[in-house]
Formats: sequence, C-alpha cells, structure tokens
Amino acid sequence: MDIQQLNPEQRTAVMTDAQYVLVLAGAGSGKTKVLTTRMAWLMEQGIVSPGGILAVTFTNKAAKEMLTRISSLLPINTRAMWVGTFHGLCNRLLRAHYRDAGLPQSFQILDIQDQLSAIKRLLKFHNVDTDKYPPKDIQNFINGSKERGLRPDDIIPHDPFEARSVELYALYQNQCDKEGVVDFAELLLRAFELLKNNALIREHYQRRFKHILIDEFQDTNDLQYKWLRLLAGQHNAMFAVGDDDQSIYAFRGANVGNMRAYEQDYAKGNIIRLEQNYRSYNHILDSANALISHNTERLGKNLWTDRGDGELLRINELSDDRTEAQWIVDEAKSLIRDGIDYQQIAVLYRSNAQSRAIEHAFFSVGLPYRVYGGLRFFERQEIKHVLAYLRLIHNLDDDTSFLRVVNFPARGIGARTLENLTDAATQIGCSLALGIGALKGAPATKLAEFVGLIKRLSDMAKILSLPDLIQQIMHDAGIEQFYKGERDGEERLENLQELVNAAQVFCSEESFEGRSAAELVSLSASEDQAFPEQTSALAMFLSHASLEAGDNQAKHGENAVQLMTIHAAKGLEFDVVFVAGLEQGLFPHRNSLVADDGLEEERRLMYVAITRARERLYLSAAHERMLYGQTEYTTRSQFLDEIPEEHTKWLSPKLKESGFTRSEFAFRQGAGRATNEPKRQSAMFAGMSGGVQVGAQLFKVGQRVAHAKFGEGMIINLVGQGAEAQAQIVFQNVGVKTLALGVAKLEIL
DNA sequence: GTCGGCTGGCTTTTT
DNA sequence: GCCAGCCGAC
Repeated sequence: MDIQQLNPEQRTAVMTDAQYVLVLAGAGSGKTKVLTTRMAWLMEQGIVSPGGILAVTFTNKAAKEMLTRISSLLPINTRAMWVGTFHGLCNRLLRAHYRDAGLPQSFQILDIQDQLSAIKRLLKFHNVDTDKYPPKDIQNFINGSKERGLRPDDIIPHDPFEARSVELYALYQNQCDKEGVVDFAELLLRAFELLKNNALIREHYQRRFKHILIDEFQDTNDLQYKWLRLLAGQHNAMFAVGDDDQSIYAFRGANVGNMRAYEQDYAKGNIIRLEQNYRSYNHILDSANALISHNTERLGKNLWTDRGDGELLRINELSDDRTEAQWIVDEAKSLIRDGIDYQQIAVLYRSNAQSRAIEHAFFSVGLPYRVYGGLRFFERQEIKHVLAYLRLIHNLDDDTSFLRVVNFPARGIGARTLENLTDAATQIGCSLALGIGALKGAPATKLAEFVGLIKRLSDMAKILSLPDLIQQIMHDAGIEQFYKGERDGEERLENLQELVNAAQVFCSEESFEGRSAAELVSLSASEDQAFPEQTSALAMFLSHASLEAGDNQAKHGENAVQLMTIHAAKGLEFDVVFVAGLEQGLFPHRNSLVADDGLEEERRLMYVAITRARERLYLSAAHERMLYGQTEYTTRSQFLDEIPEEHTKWLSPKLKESGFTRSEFAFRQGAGRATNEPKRQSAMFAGMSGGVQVGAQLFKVGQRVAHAKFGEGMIINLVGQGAEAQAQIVFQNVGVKTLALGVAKLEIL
C-alpha cells in the first residue's frame, strides 16, 4: 500500500484521526480508492482489527469491489470485516439474533414482487376495494413508513385513506410475521429495533465496530442514518463518503439532508473535499460545475483536472427522435472506425421508453449494442418458481411461496379449492400447508399430494447437495417436463440450468477471493464468538437469491455500445458519452417540476450524466418526439442553456433561447422544416390560415397565451373548429400540452 | 384452466 | 404505441 501516491486531500482523508468525517467526493475523484485505502491503512497501522470495521454500501457490486481492492492492498483475511450492503448486513444481524428479533430461524426475504403479491392476497382476503386502495399504493405506503422507521402505531393518519392504509399496514405485518417472511424495508427496521431495544446486543456491536465507513452517503434514507448512528454510539468513528451533487434517488426515500445533518451534528464542519478529477477533461468538468451551480442548498464543490481542456461538448438539435437516433448511430460508427472500443461508447437517456428508437437505429445498421435494465436473473418467473419450491422445503409455512407453486405446474388445484383452504387455515390460525387437514374430498387429496411432494423433497434436501436438490425439484415437480412442452421453454430451461450452476458456484469455496459467496451472506463470522449460529447452505442460498437479484448484464461482456438510463450509469465511466433527449418535459422530466426540489434533482441527474464522459460528450435534443403514440413538440432542455457557450460546439444552428425555440422555429419557417414528411405538416398546421374562433377569442398559431396552471406558452398547432377545437401549446416549463379551447381558460397575451 | 382481447397507464430503481 | 394485467369466453 502506497499512501504517497495519493493526492494531499485523499491522504488527509485516509489518515485522519477525527472521530467524525465527511468526505465530499466528487465524480471521478478516487472515492473508492480513499475508502479502501483508509480501511487498509487503519488495519495496517494496528488502529483497528479487521473485525472492528463495518463498511456499508448500497449495492452488492460496490461491496464486492471494496473487498477485492482491500485484498489487493493488504494480505489480510477480510472475512472478519463486515463489508456489505445495508440489507446484507441487517440480514446477517437478524440471522444471528433471530430469536431476539422475534423471527423464526428460517425467515425468508420477500422481494418487491413477492411483497406485492402478499399485499394483493391480503386485500382480497379482507375484501378491500382495490380501486380505492390499489395494492401498489399500499405497498408504497408500507415501505415509505418503514423507511422512516414508523410502525403502524407511530403513524397519525391525516385522512381516511391514510387511516385505512395504517390498518392495512398492521394487517400486512401480522401476515408477514405469521408466515415468517420479511420484506426489504423490514430487514432494516427489524435490525434497527433489535439494536435499539436490546442493550446487550447493541453494546456488543458498539464495542465491536470501532470504525464505521459509509459509501454513497447521499443515498441513505432516514432509517439507514438512524441505524448508523445507533451502531456508532458515542465512541466509534464514522467516515462518511458521498456527493450531494450526485443525489438522484430521492424518489425512493434517499435524503440528501442526512449529509448536512451529519456535517452539523457530528462532523462539525470537518469536511474533506476531493475535487481533483482523474476522469475527464476541463471542458467537461467546467460544464458540469457551471450546470450544478444553478442548484441551491449545496455543500459546495468544484471539480478540476490537470489533464487539460480536452474537446468541446458537441451539441446537436435534430428534427425528431428518429433522426436523433440515426445521428447517434452514424457518430458511433465513425468513432468505432477511429478505433474507439464499442463498450467505451455509452448512450444515456432519461427514461427507458427512449431506448426503443435508439435500439432500432443500432439494429438496422447492425452495430452491436447492449441495453441495460429489464428483468434480472433471479426475477425471472421460472427461477422464482423453483426458488418458491426451495423456500417451501425450507419453511412450509411460507404461504406466498405455497400459492405460487401449489398449482405450478398445473395439477388441478383451482381458485375455488384455494379459497376454501385459505378460509380453513384462517379459522384454525395456521399456514395453508397445515390447513389442508381440515379439508375433505378430491381437492384435499390433490393438496395432500402436493404437500407430500414437498415433504419428500425436504427429506432429500438433507442428503443432496444444493445443485442436486434443484435438479431433483425440477424433475419431481414436473417443471422440466412442463417447460419442455412450452414454446419459449428452451430458454427457461437454460436459465434453470444456470440456476443449478449458480448454486454450484455458491457452494464452492473458490468463488470469491478464496471466500465463498455463501460466506459473504453468512451469519456471524466465526470469530464473532458472542453469538454463534449455524445455518444450512439452502438458507444462505435463499438469502443470497433475494438480496442479490443478479446483474442485468454481467454475463454479456461482449463488445457492444452501451445503452442505459442515466440512473443506471451512475458510478460508471466511458470514453464517449451521448446524452439523448435533452428536451423540456423529458429532461428535466415534466413530473419533476411539481415535486419538491424536483428540478434540482433533475439537474443533479444531468450532472451525473455529464461526468460519465472521459474524452468526449455529445448532447442532443429532438424537436419532435413520439411519446405515448403521439407526436410531441418539444423545446430544448434548459440544461443545455445552463452550460456556458465557451465549452460547447453546436453542430446544428443554435436557436436564440430555450422555451420557445421550437415554436419560433416552426412558425418562422412555416411548414418548411427541411427534413420532415409532408403528410404530417398538413395536419400540424391545419389551423394556421385563419385561426380558430372560440367565443370572443381568436386563436392563431404562433400566438402567445397564458394558462392559470401551466403559465405562459405559445400555440404551435390548432386542430378542429369552434368549441371542439384543440390547441397544442408549448409552455415554457411544462413542455407541450394539448388543450381543448372550449375548456381551458386561456388568456391571449 | 387456458387463451385471447380489452383497458389503462406510462420517470428514474437497489435491496 | 406498447405492454401488463385483468376479465370473460370456451
């Protein structure tokens, strides 16, 4: 380990002896290097033993990366260190202390899909009107409450909807407790309550974890911050690393405010800024700096590099989304001709819907591309089916899993039968599997056969290895047979074989730096003598499957251009980056304008996008875009105008201002946009000639109007006549809206 | 029990 | 415009 190769700020951070530190780590400033070097340094200096370190991240990928880098810095046994995600570490705590946490030893983890189906089942059972109380809304309410650390009793409802939601939350929690299942938010809340309510356990861990290090601190939610403070107690050191300018997850509960709170209450102004960037050139960094300076409430930071100015940002306004996609592909092609690697080119966009047009363009030209996002491995239905069998083998009372596979593959157990079974089980107060005894007749026989199958498999589980057990399930439950007869069964069978392989890897010792994946999620490390517990490979594999849904793309390391949302690109870097769809209403997204702080979060997102690029950055906007089956007329994103001109090179003529550019463009040129098909023009400018008379008002294309809610705008199209007439109006902030002139109260300016 | 047609919704997403 | 999820028909 060479401390000398760090820059002065990095070195200060690595070697600080302050109890509370906040490291403001800009994009590309060596954040992970600082975190891992600090851990290695603390251990090398004998300041703390590996067992005294707790390092927490948000993703499994980041946790693994950290462990790999520590191992390369120091020849130590990383097993004793608690390095993992919030959820992984909480799982570890709860497994070790399941009794004190009030959980069965075999508790299972519900992912969002499982949780939603559990909620649907609950709502159905209690005859809740799902039009008034959509399962998704209830799910959000429950998760939101838990993420703020609230139990049903802690919530004071403000309206009837909330009152009912609280009741349903309580019922849901009962159901989970009975079935021995725990959702993601519950992992954190339980672990927090365990530490809070049990002094013995709390003090044990407080004594143990002398150094707590937190990655991506700006992404923590309220509960996670509370959990960290509890664990830190009075005496332990906290080393929080984050970047408030890259906080883009407020919509899922992240609270940037935690950074400021921590700085004021703990670090007391002890901020170390890492501002030297090792990734990009100055035109890119200065653009990012200038853009983000439009935000208020920042902790403040300015990226710089000694690599020089580099290239100007290339900005292009195009006529429509298809042309934009075509241009990106053409550019990418010439970059590749110049020797850039495919995977060093990324196309980033605000929303997944944008990928279609871009994919299409890549596909037609035959350029290899890879789209990130979509279903992950452990979320596939065939995988979840087999996992449900495994869960039932592990815990027969898991009703969610029971219902998932009791009739998969079909074995003649219908909805009727299951309703009767649910009623019987509720009456007795037992799980579905146990409730079968109360039923009679043919359905009961079929159910008993199913439970018999599970029990047989459970017996085999005691002697078979995990991969063999999975094979056995696929065969005995008829899953193999079923998919052999299916249309797309071949691929599903391949995925199931992949599951067998995953189990094999999981069980093998070699999987990760001499430390198996099983150990990564395992209970207390062996040196944690205070609370030793033993768990089966099956239990650990099930935790693993829930906590790590698998990478979206890890297996496809092929040479291809990378397509993904900006959110997905956080933490990544590429030689060349395209950011597509820079239009008002799309990016910044229209929905963000109504949310508190929404525009600032969008700007942070743009900041993330810009700082992904090492060498070259392209930004593009389209004047017309197909959205929800309709052509939207758009205006350039305000973000493009927030980047100083000296850093940019416009590939298209730059129109005077954003906001009204599109309509001015259209109006000035009449129907004369060179690149567009004539058939749409006629419809578009149908009302142009004479305008539309509605009451006393005469509306014309190009006219400026004001709307009570949307503000000022300009009419860009009129369709229909009289009271029926509709106008498309481009508003300065919300983009294009189609309004009925007879209804909308417009003021002509 | 399964298939097909219809309706509604539609920003971002890790664990 | 597209996809998912739900309901109704066979």
